[in-house]
Amino acid sequence: MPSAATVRAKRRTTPAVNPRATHLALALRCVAEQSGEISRAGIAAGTGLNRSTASSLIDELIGGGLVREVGSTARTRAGRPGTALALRPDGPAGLGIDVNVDYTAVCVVDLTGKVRYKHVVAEDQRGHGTREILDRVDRLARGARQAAEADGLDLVGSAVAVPGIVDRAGATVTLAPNLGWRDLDVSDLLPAGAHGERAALDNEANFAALSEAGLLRAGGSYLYVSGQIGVGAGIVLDGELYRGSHGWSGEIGHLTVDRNGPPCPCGRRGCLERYAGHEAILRAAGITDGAGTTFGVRPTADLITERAQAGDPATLAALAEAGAVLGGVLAGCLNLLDVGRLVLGGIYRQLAPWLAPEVEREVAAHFLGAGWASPEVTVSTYGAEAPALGAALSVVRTIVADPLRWLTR
Amino acid sequence: MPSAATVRAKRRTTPAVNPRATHLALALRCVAEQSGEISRAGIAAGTGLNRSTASSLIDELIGGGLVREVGSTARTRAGRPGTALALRPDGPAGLGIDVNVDYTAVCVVDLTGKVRYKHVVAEDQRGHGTREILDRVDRLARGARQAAEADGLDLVGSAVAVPGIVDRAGATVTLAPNLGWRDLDVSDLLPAGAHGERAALDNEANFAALSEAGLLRAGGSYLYVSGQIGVGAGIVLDGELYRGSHGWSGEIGHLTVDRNGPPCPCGRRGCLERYAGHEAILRAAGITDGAGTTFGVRPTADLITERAQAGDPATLAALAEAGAVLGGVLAGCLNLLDVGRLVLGGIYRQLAPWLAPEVEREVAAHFLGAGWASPEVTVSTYGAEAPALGAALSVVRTIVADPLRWLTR
DNA sequence: AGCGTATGTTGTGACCGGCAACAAATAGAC
DNA sequence: GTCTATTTGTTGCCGGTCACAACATACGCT
Repeated sequence: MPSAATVRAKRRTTPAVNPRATHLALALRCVAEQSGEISRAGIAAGTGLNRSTASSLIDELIGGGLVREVGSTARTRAGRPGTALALRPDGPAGLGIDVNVDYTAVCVVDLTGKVRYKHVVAEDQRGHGTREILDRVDRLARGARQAAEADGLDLVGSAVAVPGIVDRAGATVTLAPNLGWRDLDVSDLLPAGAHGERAALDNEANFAALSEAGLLRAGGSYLYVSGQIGVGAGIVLDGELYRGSHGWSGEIGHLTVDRNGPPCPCGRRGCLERYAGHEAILRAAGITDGAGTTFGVRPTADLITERAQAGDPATLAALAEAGAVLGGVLAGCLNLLDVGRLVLGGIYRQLAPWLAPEVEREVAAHFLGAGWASPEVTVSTYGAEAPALGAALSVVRTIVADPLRWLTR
Repeated sequence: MPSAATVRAKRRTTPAVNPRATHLALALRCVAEQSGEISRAGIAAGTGLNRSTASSLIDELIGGGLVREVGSTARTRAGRPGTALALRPDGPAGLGIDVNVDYTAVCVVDLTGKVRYKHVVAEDQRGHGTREILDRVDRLARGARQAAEADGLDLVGSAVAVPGIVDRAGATVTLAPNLGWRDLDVSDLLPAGAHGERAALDNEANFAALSEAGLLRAGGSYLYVSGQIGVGAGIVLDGELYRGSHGWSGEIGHLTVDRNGPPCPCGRRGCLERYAGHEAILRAAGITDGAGTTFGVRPTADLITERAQAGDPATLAALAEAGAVLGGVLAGCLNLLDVGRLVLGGIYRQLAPWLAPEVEREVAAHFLGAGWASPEVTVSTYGAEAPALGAALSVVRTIVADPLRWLTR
């Protein structure tokens, strides 16, 4: 029997809907869900396809280097034991890069969704030119690529997270105030994949949200709130990122909390950022850096944490107030979207011990479905590396979502 | 060649992914988009399928009674003119029912998306028992069914809109305060389709939103705000209704406008309904019904309109304030969802001359993408019949979305 | 050892879509 | 009026994909 690839090459054009592609994705997804514990027969049962079909699909996935056989399945009942299937930890991997305001992070994730390499460098990007920033990115990316290759991985694509608004196509940065970028077409400037694939581009909060979804679309629906200099959110619906009409969904930093509130640089008044943003918390807690102007994110976030741990009343009050306001706004978001889970990320992650109870209380108080369902407030599993991790994951997810495109180069 | 139906009967089981089903839907969608002006060759061009395949698909759709040939296409260039294809105006149709607080509406929509019958009865349901309300519904549904049958239509399904929260499965009404319904399983109580199909169930605002989307998913993304006794919204993303995790997405009536605002029956303070709801507008305009308690919707909405037309200052001020608050909240919703269009429905439709400018101003002022994109504020094309129409449309849309399920009974 | 059971493979038939060839129907050129 | 170019719709053929059944394989249990 000729290899599947050879056979397909003969096909003149692919039909508008290719069932094989869908079935391959279905089978691969099944393998990913129970990696190492599922057999060909299990795939057949899980997908509803015939055993012979499942077998053929798996053979193709194995031939393409995405799946491998690992021993045999646990034999519980009588009958021939199946050969266990698992995602290949070598093979294609994704590179994620996070160009944040005061640090840059890179991350490599393999096909199984595991982090294989990560590197975070604290560098304040403010005041530096685009060329300089991109050079740093390139340096970090090269380091990651070398490490990945030494580890036997094939980096097949990269994705970049930026603290700003990105157009839906993922080609240009519409606005990243803290990097000084505006309508910048970065599709040619960013490091490409090993085979020349262009880097994907998205907002930091979006990729961070994806880090929580993991490899599969099993994470359900949730709202990921990322506290940074601003306040951003990523919306994940049924494990899939919702990006909106223009790609800037989840921009909640400038939702109005109080029409008569303090003025915001955006030109309006009483924006959420003025209550729950990083600088707002610092100001409310009475923490200044002397000059009283701009702050870096990590050091001062640590400072807040320290003071809170020490029991400083002003800091505790500031966190409580920020949590309450944040919770009130987020409750509205959860109601509108009808999403039952909230994940606190960014600086909110380390501030969660003081922030989360307030958020939880407000959310519960304003949640519509109170009585039938209760919203769940959790803390991000990853820290500063979340955006880079999510970016790297997004690369691998595209392979798992459509393996045929990968198999046919 | 044997008929397609006969051939398919021989097939033992359908594969997990049936390309035929997708292609039939694709072809039918193409017909729907350019009903009466497209030929088989046009379908092929529009879908990317081969002419022979398109022909076979169309033959099956014609055999199934969904499509018919109508004359020939306009002959512009050289070549044989094509036979024009159109959706059948007879054939399957949908029944939509709206059990509103103070009126009941039924509506029949044929396969082309055209309204073939509608009937609105003003009846206040408050204080009436479930049995009584359902009897009314049944009576109206019977009338619609008779009219539809006399018109040569085949009512293949029905959908019911209720002013309240419905579970995601569409089987039970979780809460409809103004009907006095709570956790009511209505799936057996509502009129079924001609072939025993159970009625679909959804929130009034959701179905009203669908009325704006039309038969096809071509309406893009928008937020439909329905002003009733409460304030509800339907979220339509890429022409498809977004229902949320539990089915109660779009419940914006109790979003907090002001944490220190007036108390709301829901137990919280400063909810949107207290500013932009029907009764709030009446109160702010100084319109009372003597007893000062409950109002009906239509008559008092007309009253507001009359006073506004007469230039009553209190009414104009009330509408301006309601519009401003509504616009502020909706701007936040549009930002979160990244949706660029807003449709005003319910009582907001007739109040739009005074409300819309304020809404538009606030939305524009708070819209994030100001500068790159501007939000569009429009008025619902349908009035009180919008929910019933949307409900009926939802039935027909399921056929257009998956014709194979219809063809195989 | 034999039986029942589950797994993986192979061969067959059916369905589906692309392709090419052909008849049909028209516009335009001469 | 006739011929040509062009477009449409149909038909036969072939390749790809999948369901199904039959079979070899490998295990537990008796």
